[in-house]
Amino acid sequence: MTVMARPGIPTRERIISAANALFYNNGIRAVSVDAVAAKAGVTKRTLYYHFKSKDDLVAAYLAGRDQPNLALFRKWFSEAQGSLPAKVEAIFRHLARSARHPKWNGCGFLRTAAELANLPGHPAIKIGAAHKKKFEEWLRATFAEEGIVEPLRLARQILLLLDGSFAVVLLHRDPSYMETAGEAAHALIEAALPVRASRRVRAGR
Amino acid sequence: MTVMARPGIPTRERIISAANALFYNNGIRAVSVDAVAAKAGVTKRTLYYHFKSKDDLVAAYLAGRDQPNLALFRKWFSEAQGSLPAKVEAIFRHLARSARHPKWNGCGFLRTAAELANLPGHPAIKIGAAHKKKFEEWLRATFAEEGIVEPLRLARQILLLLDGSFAVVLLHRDPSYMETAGEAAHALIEAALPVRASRRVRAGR
DNA sequence: TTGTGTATATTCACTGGTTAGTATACATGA
DNA sequence: TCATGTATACTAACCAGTGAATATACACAA
Repeated sequence: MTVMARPGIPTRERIISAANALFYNNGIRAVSVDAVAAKAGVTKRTLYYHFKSKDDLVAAYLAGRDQPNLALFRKWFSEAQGSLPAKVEAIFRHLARSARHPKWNGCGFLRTAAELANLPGHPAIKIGAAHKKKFEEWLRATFAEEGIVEPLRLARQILLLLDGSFAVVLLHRDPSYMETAGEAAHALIEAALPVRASRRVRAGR
Repeated sequence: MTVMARPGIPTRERIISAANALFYNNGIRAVSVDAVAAKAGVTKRTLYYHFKSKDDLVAAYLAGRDQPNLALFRKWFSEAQGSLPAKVEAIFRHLARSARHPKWNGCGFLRTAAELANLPGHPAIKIGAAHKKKFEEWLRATFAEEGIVEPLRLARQILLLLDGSFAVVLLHRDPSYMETAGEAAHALIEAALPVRASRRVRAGR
């Protein structure tokens, strides 16, 4: 595709990186195309050569977050010790940790959907929906492998807790809600496991 | 206070009503002060007589949604038949019903928090946080009356499912997620009830 | 009853700044 | 020469907030 791409980092990548920093921190409509171009070190006209509109740029910003985000969840899950409920709960604990970083500002996909709620067909919203569906499907497949009877239903319940914790923590700025969500997820998964084996964590208090 | 207030509906009320319609449908930054004034049938200068800034108007918009919203949740709960889990689940079913109306656009409090996430101290966000805390406290008191051991933790888990369903349904435009969240809430509450009495709904598939 | 002062409420017209997007031209390598 | 990429300079609209004047209703004095 790109015939040229001589200088160190391609212009398009630099623009997306700048868009990511600005849109995630400040929101979509609060950030001008001029600001993104300035941060990327290009003129606005160059930006419009690579992206046909601001909406297009917003979609590219979210598309760039899709795979890294999913990979992080999978990593947190696979590196955790213990039972299936404990491994899912570990995702929530890692999320609480990152939410304590001062630059944390919620879930970019959900915030964009909230800000553009009056434009249901917006390409950025479609990308966000696809992202969440991928996460849901990964959970469902994981649960199905463990012999859980209604894996899709359970996957959706975990997703609801996850996105709920994004929303609540964004509002209250209290990441402990994510740990509470993780405990709820633990309880729901344990109750759905086929054979109630030995380990019984069920974090009380 | 108001010495005058001659004409039918006070100007301030009309402005808040116009702001409610526009901000809820389109978001905060997508709606200009001029648009709110025009919809209210006053000039922008009159609007700025009643509200010192747009931020002030946004706060008033959310403050106007606080009590009606809470009253609706309490009504759905108290009018529902059956056990405690069933009555909470009824809230989620009613929510799914309203989410199927074409004008539904998520939770105004959460959407505002998402859009203004770069301004953590914003008055509108404080009002949203207080609103959610009131709901949480109402749930906690309700659970405490039923003898549930950790009523605050359970209340927060239900709140996480509720706000999660707002976020997920806004993204996917599929209100059935709210019913799934209601089933999860049902399961969590039933598991926390002190004496496992007779009625055992536990909506399986 | 009538006049007048005063706080409340509203309007018109404006400002300074920002915004998404573009017309045009220039550069550079194959 | 020709496609790709970048820059300067511009437009037309929009936006939050304001200055100055005016209208209305009521309290109180004459």
